[in-house]
Amino acid sequence: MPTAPRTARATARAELTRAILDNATAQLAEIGPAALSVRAIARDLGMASSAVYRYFPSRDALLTALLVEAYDALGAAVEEADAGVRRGDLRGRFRAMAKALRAWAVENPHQYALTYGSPVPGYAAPGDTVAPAQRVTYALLGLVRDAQQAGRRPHGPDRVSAAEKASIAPVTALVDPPLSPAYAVRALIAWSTLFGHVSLELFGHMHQGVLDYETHHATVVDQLAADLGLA
Amino acid sequence: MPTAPRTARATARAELTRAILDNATAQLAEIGPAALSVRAIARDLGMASSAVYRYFPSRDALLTALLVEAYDALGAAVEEADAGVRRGDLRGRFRAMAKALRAWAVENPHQYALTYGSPVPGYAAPGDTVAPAQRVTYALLGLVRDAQQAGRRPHGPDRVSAAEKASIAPVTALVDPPLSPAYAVRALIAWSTLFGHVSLELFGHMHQGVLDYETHHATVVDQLAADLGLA
DNA sequence: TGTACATCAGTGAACGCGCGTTCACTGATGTAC
DNA sequence: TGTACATCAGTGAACGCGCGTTCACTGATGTAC
Repeated sequence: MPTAPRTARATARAELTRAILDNATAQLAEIGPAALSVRAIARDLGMASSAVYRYFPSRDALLTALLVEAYDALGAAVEEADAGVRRGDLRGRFRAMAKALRAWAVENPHQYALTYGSPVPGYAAPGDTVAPAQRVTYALLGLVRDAQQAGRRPHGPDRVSAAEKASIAPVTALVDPPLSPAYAVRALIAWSTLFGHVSLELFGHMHQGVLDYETHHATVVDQLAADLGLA
Repeated sequence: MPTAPRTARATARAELTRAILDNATAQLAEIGPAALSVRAIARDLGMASSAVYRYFPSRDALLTALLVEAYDALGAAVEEADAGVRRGDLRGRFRAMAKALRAWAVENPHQYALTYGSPVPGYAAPGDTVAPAQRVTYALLGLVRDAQQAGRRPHGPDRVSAAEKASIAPVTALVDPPLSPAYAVRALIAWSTLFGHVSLELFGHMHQGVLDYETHHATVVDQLAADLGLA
């Protein structure tokens, strides 16, 4: 966060910027990102719609700010969960991160949909969103790197094809020391499974198939941990 | 499909209904489901916007029809892939189905987003969509059931908690004979992973992390097959 | 410390646009006798 | 087979609505001297 604003103007600006973002987040939850409206936000805040343009140059810029906030909130939640567990307790860390990921998504379904659901049509996320978006991935890969460092081994794959090694090279190199191909594959599978589970749950596809999402999630997470050799 | 229409009116009606749906699908691909517009479809088709209401009573009804079509198309693609492989070749069937699922999604990204992406705000899918939506799930569970029948065993979980058994009871009972809890858990993990992979890929989260999506998908699918004891 | 000027926040009207849905209507197609 | 009536498809105008963004403006806040 930047240094505290000094002048009255700067204070007011910071406050109104926050108010606009908060109101936009609330609107997101009611009508979705595609219908997010500058005028509705201004109406809610009791100001002229044109005034919002003093804070965000366009609707898309507002959307970008919301996207960054959502990625950062999720990233922070997962990082905090990780930090709350003893470093050597690899399975505990994985469980905590996975649980935090799902909990954040369940509590903020529309922010989850904004970040991990369908892209907003006609909107292209600018580069500013890349770094916040990677926080969760980094946290998960960091754990897998620690497991590898501790001498753990994933349950399969026994062999990774040359083509696949080349294909996932960027991922293996994201942490230091780099992941073995087998560990990278298992990490990517866990990543897909975690987000797949949350998406299928939140978007209604488990309805009447699974009765207790939390219990099932815990079961899945434990199996993923076992597959990653963390147990 | 119903019997061929006899009168000129019925023929024309069937044709225009198709034309509207095709145009709506095309519009979906350009602007997304939230912005799908009755007037734009009518404009494209050279008819008055009010004429569309002779075919679909509302915009939501049109959306529902698109949803059903998408689920059916994906279901048919996966079922066909399954049918193209010898029954006893369990891994081959899994590979074929997973490949067909991803291929359909890559070829029809907006229909995929409509069905497995964020829900359309303000739209509640009616019961008509449930049966088509389950075709893919049934096909996958059928394969797992066949594996269980053939005496295969999944790689873990060794124990499934009583709470989890109760939670996933509906899924185990979807096929006959029912799945063992361990097989049901592995099947659900595979299901989450397959859709998670496709969603993360299509929605841009693998960008610059994985270079060749198809190669990586094949690797993931093979590992899932191994975890399911199909290899 | 006081004044002159520059900067900024917020206003309200306006532009031009698109939307879903309804309604009374015309003319073509289908059907019963 | 021919006629009278019912059904249906499609029209065009209208209702009432909301949107993003621009612009000239007023008045308050900040800053340089």
